[in-house]
Amino acid sequence: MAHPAWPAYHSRTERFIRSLVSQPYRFDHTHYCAPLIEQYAGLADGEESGAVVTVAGRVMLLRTQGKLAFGTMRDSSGEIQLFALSAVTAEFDEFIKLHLGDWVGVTGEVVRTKRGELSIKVASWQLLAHALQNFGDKWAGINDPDTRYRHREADLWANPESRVALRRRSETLRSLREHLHAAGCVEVETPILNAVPTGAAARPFVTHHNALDAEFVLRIAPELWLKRLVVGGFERVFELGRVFRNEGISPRHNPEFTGLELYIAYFDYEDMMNLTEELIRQAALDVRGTTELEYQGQPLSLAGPWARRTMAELASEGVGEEVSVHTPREHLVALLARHDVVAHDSWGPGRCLSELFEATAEATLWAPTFVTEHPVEISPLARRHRLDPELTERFELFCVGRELANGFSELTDPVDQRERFEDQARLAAAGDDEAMGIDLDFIKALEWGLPPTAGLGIGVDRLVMLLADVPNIREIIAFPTLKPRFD
RNA sequence: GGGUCAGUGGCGCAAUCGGUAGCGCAAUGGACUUUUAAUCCAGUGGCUGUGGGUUCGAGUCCCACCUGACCCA
Repeated sequence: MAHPAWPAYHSRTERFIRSLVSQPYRFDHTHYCAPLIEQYAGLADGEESGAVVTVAGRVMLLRTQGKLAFGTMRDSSGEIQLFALSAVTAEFDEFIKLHLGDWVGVTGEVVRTKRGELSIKVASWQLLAHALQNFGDKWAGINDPDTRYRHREADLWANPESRVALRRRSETLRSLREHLHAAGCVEVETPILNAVPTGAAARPFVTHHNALDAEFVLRIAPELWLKRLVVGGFERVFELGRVFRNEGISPRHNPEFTGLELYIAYFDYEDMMNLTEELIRQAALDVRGTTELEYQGQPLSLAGPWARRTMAELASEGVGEEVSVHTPREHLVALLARHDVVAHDSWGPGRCLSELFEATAEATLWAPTFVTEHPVEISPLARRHRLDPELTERFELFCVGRELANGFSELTDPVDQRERFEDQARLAAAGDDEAMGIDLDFIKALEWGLPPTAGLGIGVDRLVMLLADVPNIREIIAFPTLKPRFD
């Protein structure tokens, strides 16, 4: 089969073949770059330490100078200079022919050059892999977003910000996990292949199982499974995993993204708001070492305690008059029209109130704010508010104008749950393709008894965006979803 | 889905009003015993995203398509 990239590196083929012949199967290194630089910080200019070490990594820069050569080698920890001399370095003539991007293993003495750069004076070295493709301009890197996202492996070497962003993602996940384990939560895994799309309002990806000859959807949320585990006696469970929603792609949406869902028996939504605050604040401390962040040039404090405002309050401020779920629907529709939102016939006052909030208030919530007391109509899995049955004990966390988390006191009443599902089915029949599917097994689970429980979902990618200070979700996803290309 | 913008050697970028496609890096050959994006010299590398059109002449203007970015739904 024709290989379209072949002509680009045709001239390097001979060297490539030689590199494959000489390539070892394993390699023992004794040190990483960055710790060496710390360890020998006291070594004076021009001084030799007498210590011989072996390191491995990629050659990022190479400066040859007659019978000397200086290279910059990078591994996962950082960079160190390689110092080669024809009198000292084995196969010196081959060493200076290394390409930028080649992997090498190097053994030599730790020295500091006359100009003050800690270096490894290369005695022996071994080519570990030859790079046929280069890693972009050695100063400018790779800027083309298409190339960066399709070939993150090259982007990671070319652009330091990309490495930082993905590390911060890893640190965020670790922080969340450790915090939850420490809180006595059990990490579980529930099915990704689901018969019904439920637990959230979203269109699913559809797939097919051949042997069962059955249609499945990829989960849009693990919520119902997790609550069934609480029914089963796991009082504190969480799942940190991929969720799939068949929606548009934007700087804040990727079709597959990582969700954290957490359920704690005997908690109500107030308890869960407290825990949410703790989890996110601790993540900021673990990833950035502070709660005083900057996001896209604007200060952002996660210190707390965070504001808690009802949706009706915020919508009222947004429209400039008192509104609530008890305001006549026609009036809410008229207010929506003023903000260029056309109300769908199926929207009741609850949905209208929510839309008013979204149109007027949502984008203004920069500092972390819990928006609470959502209408029942838009919260089919949340327990009714103890003071007003038209509302639920629900909260959504907004920060930098975006939704970051969502949680509530869980609906435990199987009869009410069935009716809520039936309302969703009516919406679906009316053409709402985001309405939730009915899960009869979940109803049955509730009939076995769900104790008072609060649940939480965090959009982990959104959280990582905050902590990594990136404007685009693709920056903190190693391989974001792109249109397939086969050329 | 709609609008705006972009696509030029492997990578980063130029190209005035439509008039011979250039530069830097990488890669190739050479010089150089303390460099830091080393420097210097030489040669190589292009159907300007794809396909049509306008024109004596198109990277540049027009149409369609592909891919991406941003804004909107």
